[in-house]
Formats: sequence, C-alpha cells, structure tokens
Amino acid sequence: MPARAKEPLSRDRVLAAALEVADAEGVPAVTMRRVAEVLDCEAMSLYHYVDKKALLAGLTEAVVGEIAVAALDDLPPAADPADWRDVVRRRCLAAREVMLRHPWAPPLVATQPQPPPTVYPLFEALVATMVDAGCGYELAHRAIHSLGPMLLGFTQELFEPTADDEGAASPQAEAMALAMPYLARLAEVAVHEAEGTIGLCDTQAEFEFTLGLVLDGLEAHRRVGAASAVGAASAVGAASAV
Amino acid sequence: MPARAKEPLSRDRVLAAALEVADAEGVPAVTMRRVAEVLDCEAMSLYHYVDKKALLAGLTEAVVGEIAVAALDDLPPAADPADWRDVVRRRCLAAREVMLRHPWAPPLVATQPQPPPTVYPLFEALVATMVDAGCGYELAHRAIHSLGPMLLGFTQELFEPTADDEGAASPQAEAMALAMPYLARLAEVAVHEAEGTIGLCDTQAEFEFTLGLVLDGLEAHRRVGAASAVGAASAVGAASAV
DNA sequence: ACCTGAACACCGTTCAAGT
DNA sequence: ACCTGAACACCGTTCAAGT
Repeated sequence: MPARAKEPLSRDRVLAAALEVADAEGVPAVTMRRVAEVLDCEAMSLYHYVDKKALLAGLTEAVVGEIAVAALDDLPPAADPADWRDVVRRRCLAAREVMLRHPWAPPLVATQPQPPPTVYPLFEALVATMVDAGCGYELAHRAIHSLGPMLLGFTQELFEPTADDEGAASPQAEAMALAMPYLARLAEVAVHEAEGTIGLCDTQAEFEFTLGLVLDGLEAHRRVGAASAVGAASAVGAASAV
Repeated sequence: MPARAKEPLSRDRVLAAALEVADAEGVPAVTMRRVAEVLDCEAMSLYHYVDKKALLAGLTEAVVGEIAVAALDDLPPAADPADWRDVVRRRCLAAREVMLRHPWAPPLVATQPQPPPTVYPLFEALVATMVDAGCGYELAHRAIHSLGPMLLGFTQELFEPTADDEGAASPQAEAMALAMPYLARLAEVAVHEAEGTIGLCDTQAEFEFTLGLVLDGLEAHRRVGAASAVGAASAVGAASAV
C-alpha cells in the first residue's frame, strides 16, 4: 500500500486499477472515485490521464488486447495451411475463455463507438491464416464480419430457462406451455438430454456448434471460390444443401 | 400537453415515455428525472410503478416485443415446410430492421440478467417452423442458440475502417500497414469493391451472408439427421467439406 | 389512492490553489 | 509538473407529508 502510493500515477496504472475494479465489482462500480481509491489518490488526479469516457475506452482496449494475446499465443504455427479451420477455431475458443473470465466485457465493448486497436493483430492473424489457405480476400473479409461477434463475446447465454425445480410447476408456467407447445416440448427434450450434466444448456457445446457451422460454411465457399470466382455464393448454397 | 398531464400515470405510460427518450437521446439519457419530465410529473412519482432497474428491464421488454411482432407479422404462412430457411431468414431480417431503428437496444439487452419474456413467441415460431420442416428438437434448440444473438442484434458493426480520406495517409496508418500486411491488402480490396456504393462495408450483405452460413449449416444437419439420428455432427462435417 | 418537497449519498467534472 | 480541496450540476432513492 505505501509502495503503491509512492510510484507516480500513469495512464497504465489507472487502467490497471480500473480493470481490477471491473473484475471484482463489475463495470458500474468503475467510477472515477472508486478507481482513485484503489490508487490511493483523489478522483481529480485521474483527469490528468483519462476522463470517464477514456477510462472505459481504455478498459475495452485492455480486455480486447488480452483476448488477442491469448488467441495468438497458444498456437503451434499450423503445419498444414489446409488446417485453417482448426487454427481459427482454436483462436476463437481461446478468445472465449478470456471473455468468460471478464463477463462484464461484452456489453462494454458493444457500447464503444469504435473497436479498440488491440483487435487488429488478431484480425491480421485470422486473415493471414485464411488467405494462406487459399481463401480470397473477399471471403476473408466476410469471415471477419461473421466471426467478429463470436470473438468479442457477443454470443452469450440468452436462454437460461429458469432452471425449474421440476414438480413445482407454477400455473404461469403451465399457461405458457399451453400457449407455446413447441417451446414446451423443446424444454422437455433439453431437460432429458441434460440428465447428469451441470446446466440445462451446455453453452460451450453450443458455442462450438455455431462456430463449426460458420467455419464449415466458409470452407465450402473457399472450395467453390478456388474453382471459379464467379457465382460462388449460389453454388455453395446448392452444394451445402445436398 | 394538458391532456397528457390529466391521464393518470401507469407502468405502460412510463415505459412509453422511456422508449421515447431512448430513441431520441439514447439509453444514458433515460433517467428517472428525464422520463418524469416527459410525463409532466416528478421523478418520485415513477417509483409507484418502476425503479431504475425495472425501467430498463421494461424498456428491454418493449423493444424485444417490437422485434417479435415485426418478425412474426409479415409472413405468408409458409406454403411448403421445406422452405423453412426462407421463413427463418425473413424473420431474422425483419428483426434486424427493428434493431436498426433502435441502435441503443442491443447493449441494453446484453446487460439484462434475463432475456425478456417477449422473446418467447418468436422462439416458439422459429422452433415450430424448424420442427415442422423435419428438424429434431435438439437441432432446433441449437438453432435458437445460433440465431439468438443475430435476432437480438448482437451482430453489429465492428469494423468501420475509419473511412480514410485517401491520399492523406497518416504515418500511423503506414506503420500499421507495414506491421499488418494482410489487413492492409484486405482494406485495399474492400475499398475497390465498395466503389460507388455507400459505405466501406455493406453491413446488410454481411449480415445476410453470416445468416446464410448458419441456415445452410443447419439444413445440412437436418438432412443428415433425417437419415440417421446417430453421428449426425461428424457426418455433416464431412458432407459440408465436400 | 396517488403524487410531491425536501433531503441524502453518490456521480462526473471544473478550477483555482497548493506542493 | 503533478496532485488536491472546494464546489457545481446531476444522479437514484427514501420518507414523511400533502391532496
């Protein structure tokens, strides 16, 4: 604590403190006064480095940078370029792990006017992998748009079906089951499938499923595009429906 | 104005006022005092119906309800069940149009602890369409997870490459181009493709592309699943790679 | 019953003043 | 130069008081 009070303030120290507060107490707790408290100084001192907007932008930059590093780190450098899907998949899963450690981050990133510059190295690596595997730049561009939301954690749990204690069926739940028979049946099936596992929905498996859908679709486009550059989209549509 | 002051307050009037403020000035402007101003009353009067948390939850409920209505409305009731992809696609695009009119909504929805009940009719319709087309409930379940983020607008623009005035290449931009050759080339290609169009990225086209990837992938799973219920996932992986 | 005035704790931010 | 005390306008919220 005395050591901390000694070293001079800096943008990096301020952002590190903000990250600490966000991880421990969530984004709403990241106030100028709270961050200053962590740094053993007054709120007004922070204004030499950031105002509130810059503080949140810096926090976004930091967490996205952490994602980029994690996604780029743990890779053996792809023996065969044809394995591009596995390389991209592992990068996306590594990104997801970081986001799971910072569950407050996705909505924060989503409210920023610009993506932080720390995403670019990650995008560069993804484009490099795809282009080297024979994807055109047009396809790589679309892939960035398709995968971006998954990389930045926008794909999250939407559907936590209230973990019903079975048996205690509320009259409200019964009314819903009558009005929505398909969803009611789906819930039954989900409960049955989830026997013995942790939650009702296996979000990890569902993330990987969606990711696989996107990657397989992109691969199909790559193959068609490699053969002929024209009419690729419709040809793929026909091919994947076979 | 006098008429407005006359009619008594109600939860619905409060939420309508909040929606008005959000559309006009964004979510941060939705304060108890600002909403009260629109209703010609004092902030404290709102507390008979909502506190701040309930106000934002109600706002989420309202906007997601609007999506659900829009997505369910404009549909001729699907002559052929085999056209399930077209039906689902149109619903997703209708949902997107609503979100584009309320650009403040996605991050708000993302910060809510639970999805609002107003999504359920939409999920019901999607599951019904898929199951009637021969998808199993397991696949329909995964589809909800794959499509949910797209329906609720979590897929948004991440990559607005700063719309550079060409020619005025900053030294910073040049440094980035050297460090990230693939992204630099991708930007060139994107600029070339965008000649004569509005923005650098055609977000509508990119949304539709990703949506098509997901729908085609689901259709491939449906076909394999219809043939044999076991080992569907790996079979599809092989099939879509052909 | 429905609404409100006064008050409290907290927020972002400015600015003149300290060292 | 770097930091701070006092102050301002604005939040969410409580509660006793009005009608």
